[in-house]
Amino acid sequence: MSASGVRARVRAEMTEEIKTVARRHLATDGANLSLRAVARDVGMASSAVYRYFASRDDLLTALIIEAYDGVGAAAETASARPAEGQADRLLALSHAVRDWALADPHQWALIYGSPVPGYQAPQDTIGPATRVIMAIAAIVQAGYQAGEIEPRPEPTGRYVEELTAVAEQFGPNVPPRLVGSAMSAYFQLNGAVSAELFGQLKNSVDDDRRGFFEFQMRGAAAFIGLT
Amino acid sequence: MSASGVRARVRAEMTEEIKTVARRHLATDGANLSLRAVARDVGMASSAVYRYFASRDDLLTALIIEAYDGVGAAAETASARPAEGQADRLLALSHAVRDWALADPHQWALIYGSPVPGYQAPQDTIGPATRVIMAIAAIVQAGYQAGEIEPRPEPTGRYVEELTAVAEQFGPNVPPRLVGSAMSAYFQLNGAVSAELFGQLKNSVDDDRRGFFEFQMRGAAAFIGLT
DNA sequence: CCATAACGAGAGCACTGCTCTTGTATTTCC
DNA sequence: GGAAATACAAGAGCAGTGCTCTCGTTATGG
Repeated sequence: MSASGVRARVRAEMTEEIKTVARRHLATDGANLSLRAVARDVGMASSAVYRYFASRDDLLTALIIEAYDGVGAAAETASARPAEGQADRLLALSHAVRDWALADPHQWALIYGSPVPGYQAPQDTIGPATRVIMAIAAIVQAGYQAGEIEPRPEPTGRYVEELTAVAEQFGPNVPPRLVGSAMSAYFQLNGAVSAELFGQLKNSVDDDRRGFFEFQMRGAAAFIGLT
Repeated sequence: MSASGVRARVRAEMTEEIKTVARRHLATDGANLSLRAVARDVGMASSAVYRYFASRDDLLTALIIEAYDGVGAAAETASARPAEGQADRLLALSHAVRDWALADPHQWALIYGSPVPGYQAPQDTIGPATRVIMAIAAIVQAGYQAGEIEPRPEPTGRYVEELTAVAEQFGPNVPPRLVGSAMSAYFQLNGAVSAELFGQLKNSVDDDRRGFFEFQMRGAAAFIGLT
């Protein structure tokens, strides 16, 4: 048992070291992660890496999961901090996500870049992937229960029925437009961050990008009805 | 001259065929475009392709330019159609962009996927890349001149000065918040389309995605102040 | 203590982007 | 028209990739 524990511990350490080196490579060389180069840096034969990750894609998936957990944790931490109201909480969460992305753009690109059609996200990723939107949902729900959301006419359409089905998972009588506008806020957040990282603000907003980002996210909060 | 014209014409045809085959490969095999595989399909040695494109990246850049021109043209065409008002024009443009992306997700991924930090867009791409946002700007400006935009308090902050500088390129006394909210609408458009293509709507909105998309873009229009 | 399983290293396969050389058309100049 | 210059296509070759297989070595568990 304790003997077998040695091997298990060594294996865990090796797995972690491979991921660490891979993350470093990703941050410097970009998205084209080379398993052989990682193996060289770790100091082992490339074939030995396959004892830890079945394929290069598996390694990338592991990094993707960690990245999702990274933004998710940043969002949750910011959301947990005391704030004046739910609108401010949403802004704090948004800034935390943006800051996380700016600190490590390659990790952001790993999870929100290249929407490859047909890509089947492994089962392990879908949990961590939902942390940010769930944090947003919690804020909106808190705002709704606190009466901080100004009433609006409910939209109509088939999609509203689908949103209603989602809304029921959060409680009875939750307005579907809140689900829709919360999702919209999440997509807006992703879009604004990606746009900034992609360089779309160049020659337009070069100085106060943080301020412009907040301007955009205030729009998202207003769409939800958060005052 | 006519003799040299033959060679030039053949060259143009070859260039076009390579791009066509490459686009097909991109649509089927995904982003990992193999120059050698393209060469095989065209029926020439891989080294011969380098007479037409200096590198694989150059080929990709050419495809990127064409993709930008593709969405740009779709957006402009939709924007040119008669509409009830500028809000409807913006919705039509948005749907056109979404339809274009749904028809060829890989081309969308090519231009709006993978925000690779430090990637320097070649000079040739920045023109076509701005067609969509310029079409949006034209709609907002038309709405402003037609008095279809309800007045709002101007925001404050350093970024507003930067937006003012941009606004002056469109005419005197154009409110900076219109520039900001127009850009925001563009980023929201990109975010909503990317989210749908990325599969983020799965298990939430599976049926009426078009309706939900319109819901989101109506929010963007409202943020601009388009009634 | 010994069979079993886990592991690391190396060779090898098929593939990639790209360069260089060689031979062949084609254009341009005299 | 013929000769020099140019454009082009093909092939070999280099360095790199992901991945597989084999072969010793080392640790584990009965």
